[in-house]
Amino acid sequence: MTIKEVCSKFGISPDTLRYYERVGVIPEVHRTPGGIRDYTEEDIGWVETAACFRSAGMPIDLLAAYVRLYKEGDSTIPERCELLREARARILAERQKCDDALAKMDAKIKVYEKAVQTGKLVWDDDQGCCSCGRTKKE
Amino acid sequence: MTIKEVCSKFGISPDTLRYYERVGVIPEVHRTPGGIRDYTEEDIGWVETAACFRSAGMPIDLLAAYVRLYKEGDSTIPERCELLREARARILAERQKCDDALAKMDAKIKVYEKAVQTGKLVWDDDQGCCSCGRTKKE
DNA sequence: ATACAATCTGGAGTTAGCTCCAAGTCAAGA
DNA sequence: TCTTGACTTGGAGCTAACTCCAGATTGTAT
Repeated sequence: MTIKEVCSKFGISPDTLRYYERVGVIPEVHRTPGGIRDYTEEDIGWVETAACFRSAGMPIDLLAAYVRLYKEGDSTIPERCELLREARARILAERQKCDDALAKMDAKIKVYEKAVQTGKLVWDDDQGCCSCGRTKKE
Repeated sequence: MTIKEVCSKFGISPDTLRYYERVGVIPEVHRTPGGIRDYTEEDIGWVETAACFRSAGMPIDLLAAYVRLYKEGDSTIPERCELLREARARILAERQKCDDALAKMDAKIKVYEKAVQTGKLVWDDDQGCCSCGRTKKE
């Protein structure tokens, strides 16, 4: 598979894909005799994983660390397992932040939806006041 | 409340707080006669909201746009409402990416936990192969 | 064989979001 | 009053993650 095809498959630019390879977020990609990248199923698997984790906010160097360990062989399995667990905790924390923001957002939107009708914002005691997020109770 | 107190309350650096004010992520903060920032309850509410949304990945300029509209008064309520809805969609998408990554991650960790026992990675057909994320079925 | 598009490399440039710094001002304790 | 430490500003510097570019090479259609 050409770089262009992989790009459109995952919505990544060619430059980004080459960058990922250069910094070790994915291992070296298979090449044609002429030196053009020709992604195998396995290469694509790495790209898919990298794209998925990156879009969840996993930093480049963490992904690269995993690939480095992978290349060292089976002796690094426990280390990789630990790394994955840490990565999981990170993403879980990310999601929690999203949930917190969504809760705040939903409360705000509720008030705004009423305000769009009346022309004036009315914050009840539980939700906060003004356009800021302050809760009156604290 | 001094800038230091606000910082420790939200785990933000003073530089970041001043930066937020400068770029309009929060409105101008109340000052002492000497010119020192003295955060009111309302200022703190803005900081809280900004911190919450920022940590969920909301870009600076979107938050600043909201504050700009807020300062223009009640006539911008519908616009602000729309902006909030877009912001909500963004964060929802963020969370979806986290969920996708978590699913992939959990599958990987499962395989690795077995591997830590046996010393060898064994990927079953449903999960993918190697250390990449490729699913054998596609 | 030739044109033309796609890809290659190494390196420079860009963007967002802070983070640091110097030089000056303000405020509380001895 | 003096010292010490927190706070101020404007502006420069930094990091992560791309993104762009020039000039060379490869692959493909006529």
